[in-house]
Amino acid sequence: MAREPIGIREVARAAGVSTSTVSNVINGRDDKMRAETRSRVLEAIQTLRYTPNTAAQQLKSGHATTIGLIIPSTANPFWGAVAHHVERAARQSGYRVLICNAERDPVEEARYAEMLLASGTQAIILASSPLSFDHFHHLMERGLKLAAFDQRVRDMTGGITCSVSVDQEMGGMLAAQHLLGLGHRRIGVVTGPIKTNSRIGRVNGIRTALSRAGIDLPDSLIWQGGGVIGFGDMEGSELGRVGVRELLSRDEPPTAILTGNDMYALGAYAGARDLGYRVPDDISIVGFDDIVLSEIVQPPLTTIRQPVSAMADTIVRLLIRHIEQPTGTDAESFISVAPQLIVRGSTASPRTVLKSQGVS
Amino acid sequence: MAREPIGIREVARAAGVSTSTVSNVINGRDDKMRAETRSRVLEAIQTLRYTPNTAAQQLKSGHATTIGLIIPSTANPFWGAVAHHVERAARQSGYRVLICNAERDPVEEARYAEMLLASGTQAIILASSPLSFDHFHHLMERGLKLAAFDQRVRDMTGGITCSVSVDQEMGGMLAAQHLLGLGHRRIGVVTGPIKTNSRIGRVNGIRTALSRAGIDLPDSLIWQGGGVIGFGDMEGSELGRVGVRELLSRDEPPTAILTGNDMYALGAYAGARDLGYRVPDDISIVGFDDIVLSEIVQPPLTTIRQPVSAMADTIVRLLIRHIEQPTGTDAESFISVAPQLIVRGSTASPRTVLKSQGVS
DNA sequence: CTATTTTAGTGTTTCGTTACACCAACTGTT
DNA sequence: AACAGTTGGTGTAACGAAACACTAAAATAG
Repeated sequence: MAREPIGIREVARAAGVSTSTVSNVINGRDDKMRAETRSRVLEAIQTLRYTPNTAAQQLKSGHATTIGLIIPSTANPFWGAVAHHVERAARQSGYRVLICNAERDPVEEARYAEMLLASGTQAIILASSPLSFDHFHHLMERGLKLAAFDQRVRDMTGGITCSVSVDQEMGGMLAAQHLLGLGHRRIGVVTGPIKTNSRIGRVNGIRTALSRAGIDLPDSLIWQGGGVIGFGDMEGSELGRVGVRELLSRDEPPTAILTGNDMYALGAYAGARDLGYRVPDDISIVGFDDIVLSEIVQPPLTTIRQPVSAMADTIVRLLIRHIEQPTGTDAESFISVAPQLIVRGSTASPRTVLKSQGVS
Repeated sequence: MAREPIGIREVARAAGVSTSTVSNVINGRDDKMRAETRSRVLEAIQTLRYTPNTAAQQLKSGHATTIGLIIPSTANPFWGAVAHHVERAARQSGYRVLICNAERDPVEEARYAEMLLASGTQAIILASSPLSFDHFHHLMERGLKLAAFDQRVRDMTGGITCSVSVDQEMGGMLAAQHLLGLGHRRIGVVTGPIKTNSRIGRVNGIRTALSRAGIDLPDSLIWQGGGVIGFGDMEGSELGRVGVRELLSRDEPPTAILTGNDMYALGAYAGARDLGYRVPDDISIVGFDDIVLSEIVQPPLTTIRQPVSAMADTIVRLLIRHIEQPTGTDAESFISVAPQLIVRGSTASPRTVLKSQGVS
């Protein structure tokens, strides 16, 4: 093993310049030296395989070129896709991404954020869309920038610097309208606890669409799985399964079910099958997210697509702008993009016969 | 925003001691001070909400308490689960985990590793099980420790410090034997490129089991999807779909298919359906990994379970031991655990009728 | 031909923490 | 009372990179 570590000093010696010049080369202050000097330094860097010590850079500058990303789950490929795209976008701007999986637990989230701040991260993208950012307040006071993914923030009063989200209400409306158009009148909802802004938005959208059609959404048709706190999507598919079984066992079961995300929807398939219902003949199911699996399963899932790649690009761009020039901050920092209804095979018109008795 | 950053000095002043003492408190050298002094310092830390600056710690000590984890994909929930468990295990020992998604591209892997090393990481867990570690050699020479997940390494000659893996051959054998036991004689394989040790091991196991039963595994029944390089599991399910369609279109199609992982298997379901085959009536399908979805889909997937949680615990434990006391290193650092056959509904005895013509 | 500006660098201090050498005040021993 | 040993600390010099204040030499102006 090569023992003596290569630092800026070794490079300087090899190139016959001072460490300051090497530093200038690294940081692109090309106007401070001749091209010949610069290339000599570059060559030394190359041959010595020098990489700047980020700890030292960070200690000097006071911050790291790092963005934290706190996601609610690693079991749902949707968040895997989000992480992947955020990471790609950030890297193009020279930033690294630290991915943390907090299972939507505020305590975990705060612990991660604390850790990230201590390691020099200036900004965090939070994807859990909690009702309150209280657990981040004292961190924001210490200068941490917070971006909200998956929920719309209205303005900076809460301390959030920017947000990018699909229009959750619109997503809920698209899904509900699709079912209404097919003739469904009794529609159930299977989701995790409606205690995050994203879920509240979606359910509001559903409710709006239904009420416009003169239909009520009784609480008895909304099934919320998972504990009050500390739940993830880890068992999203399991929850979907249980939820659908419960809804379909009601006195007057729904003819269609809107789920909180595609993993719930896949679980919903299983729950429906458990009771002998066929999708979409006996029950229609709509997902949310449009993960890759959605077009693979049988029947292919009708769902609401989130343009993940574009959303990731946008939030990274906004956040980096805020980091690098914390000037103007208002409008255009709180973005809401349109979701898209993807109609596949899991929805159909309701069967009017056999309305209130299981097929099983 | 509170402006003056709280450092060890502020804590020292508040507690009326020197910075050295605060440092001793932080690092648990309790024998260097009275209990009373210690609690005074602790109190100051609490009230000031002090967190040590990791960059400075790292600069001083020369390394970070951080482990890198390079996974092949974020689209396959299996790797999400691995990341989650590795992260949990590492945190219990006071380490952080940096998750990198390199899509099995050696160039990406090397870039990530370089970055990790520059940021002070001493050790990396590599989960892509490549044939060669050449692209890590110069990094290992610089002191980077490398642990292999998902492939068995025989000894330290390659520079790998430890490895934990399911016994891939045994996994392949279990899967093949299960199919043989059901009466299958013409068995196909759908997998990504067999250019990683894990895949080679699995296919070898399959081949061994078949040849013991006097059955040959012709190349024509092995479908390898994805490009030669730079492929991930991102489209694993898509690849599975295409692969099965191709195998089932052969002159003498297989009656059962072994897939590279559960995502391929889910894609295989779709591919079989595309041609009008029913699973398991017309074609049996076996997965690998046992992700949560496997028992949700219809039919529930017969697969080979990897004990992810235990494997993650083990590799983290081994690796941290190597980091903290780089003494003895041999045996017991290269661990292979037994996979488990989980029989569900995607496998059945072959139909002897209609052998070589599609049902569609 | 001198005065001024520009170019192309250099030397030193600093970031926050920790290791290490040091030391003052006690305790116990003879 | 003198001495050694222990306890409970303190002061300071690093770690590697970068900002800042410099300056020697060259270019340009008058």
